[in-house]
Amino acid sequence: MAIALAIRVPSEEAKMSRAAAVASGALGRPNHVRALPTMQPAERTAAELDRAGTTVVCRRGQTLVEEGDPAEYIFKVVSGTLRSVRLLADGRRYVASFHMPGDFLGLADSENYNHSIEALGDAGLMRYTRTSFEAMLDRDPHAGRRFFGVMRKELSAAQDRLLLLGRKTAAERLASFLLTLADRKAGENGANNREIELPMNRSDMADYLGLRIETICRLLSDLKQRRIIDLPGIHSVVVLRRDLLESESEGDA
Amino acid sequence: MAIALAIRVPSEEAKMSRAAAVASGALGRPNHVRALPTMQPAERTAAELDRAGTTVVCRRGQTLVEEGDPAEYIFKVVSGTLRSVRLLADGRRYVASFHMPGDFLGLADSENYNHSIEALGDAGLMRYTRTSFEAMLDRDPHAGRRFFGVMRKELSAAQDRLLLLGRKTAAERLASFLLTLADRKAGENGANNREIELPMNRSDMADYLGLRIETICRLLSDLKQRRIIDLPGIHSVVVLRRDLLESESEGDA
DNA sequence: CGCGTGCTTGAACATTATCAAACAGTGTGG
DNA sequence: CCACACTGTTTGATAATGTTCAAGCACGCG
Repeated sequence: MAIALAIRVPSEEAKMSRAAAVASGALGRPNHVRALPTMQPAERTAAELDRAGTTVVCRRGQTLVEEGDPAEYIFKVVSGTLRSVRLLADGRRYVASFHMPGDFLGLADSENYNHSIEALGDAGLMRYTRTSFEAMLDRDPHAGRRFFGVMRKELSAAQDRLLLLGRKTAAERLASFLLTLADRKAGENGANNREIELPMNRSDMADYLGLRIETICRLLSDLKQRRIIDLPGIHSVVVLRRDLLESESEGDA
Repeated sequence: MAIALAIRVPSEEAKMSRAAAVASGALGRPNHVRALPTMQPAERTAAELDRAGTTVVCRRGQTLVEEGDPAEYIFKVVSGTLRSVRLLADGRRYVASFHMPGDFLGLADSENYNHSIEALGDAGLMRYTRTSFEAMLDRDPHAGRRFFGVMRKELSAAQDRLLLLGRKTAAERLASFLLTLADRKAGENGANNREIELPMNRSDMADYLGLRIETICRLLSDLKQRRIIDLPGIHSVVVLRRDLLESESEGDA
């Protein structure tokens, strides 16, 4: 049984953060809401959401919501990357997920937030009250379908990760992680998915993959030495041999 | 890197199963559909589902759906327990979840099923085509809300399990598992949550908790020796000291 | 320049897996 | 009814993966 040696406490920076984020809440309405009639259903849903929400900024290291707080808001990431974290009583930390632009936050929470959400770098978000969000869900029949699909994807991703954490080795976990990041990037901008930006630090990666920092470092060094990846900088990975990385990741049956 | 020594192949029994399950599909409509007007929304949703579905039986060891098959149906467990499993290429197995009466199966799948679903003991289910299910979702505004809630709970449970697999020790995993089973049982029948029935075998527990069979056995023996639980039979656990089991499980922060 | 934080590498250690063997319960056939 | 085989469980001995502890490195910043 592991003994607690170091209970992680939020840094001063992080403590200031929530108040600041809330204070910066009503920066003004987005200015790209156009007339509705010509829009597709999905666009209309998006536009309606925009009108119902306010923009918030969450700066690097700040905490957007705290685990256990009443789940009053639902957020959508506009820019930047955030992480959802949860702590065990003795300080062990676990990173549930990294959130990138387009992701919704808080959909899975009912009464209270299950995770703290913190910004890796400065992040911009849209914020909706749960009530207005649910009102929109009731009003717009397409919205229900859409968010049902969003939940489905999240659930599916969670299941992939359960398999990863439950049955994959450290090397397989890291390889899967790098490939997922590469693919996400490829989805965004055309073809160039060889160079991956890592917005998180080694500690976040470790807590996301259920490993220790040192293991992450060793595995990265090992992949580099075997010329499967290159590490031009601390927050950057270049995939040199995707085929080898894939065989390293030991995919599904 | 683990080397594949034994690729699990479906037993003959399991192979026969799917055809049998499908064949037993249209056993007839349920006979408890009553008049709609006096019902509450939730009841109406349930009644509408009943009319839209057929009953299926899945016998012990049989496979209800196979990973990769087109996700044509959504099921609801009426009786019995089933397991969702996924395999890695080299035969490592991972049990995603145990499904008990009231649970919905296939909600998270879009094109194809992500898991095989197998019956632990004889199971009865309701089966709905995805199209009729989605039609109902569109027709009934309450249904959307309801299944949104179902998905939310599933996602929340998956996240709890990610924490368990990512950051908990073997002993903590088993303790959490036993407590969850005890609580589920307590929810069903009043107060008696001391005696837990284990519908699954040791291998299922191991693959569910990301451990090996031998580890499960050792931990159970250890808990028994420390008088925290008793093991009256192979599929039965009696919780003698819930308090100690809880401290063993190392809850959330 | 020196300090601090986060990263990297090394060595010893611990937990859990693997290999192996014995055991228990159940069903089958003699 | 008992012997036997079969499957699933339990326990033991050994090994390996990943952790822990420890020290050095590198980059950024005052």
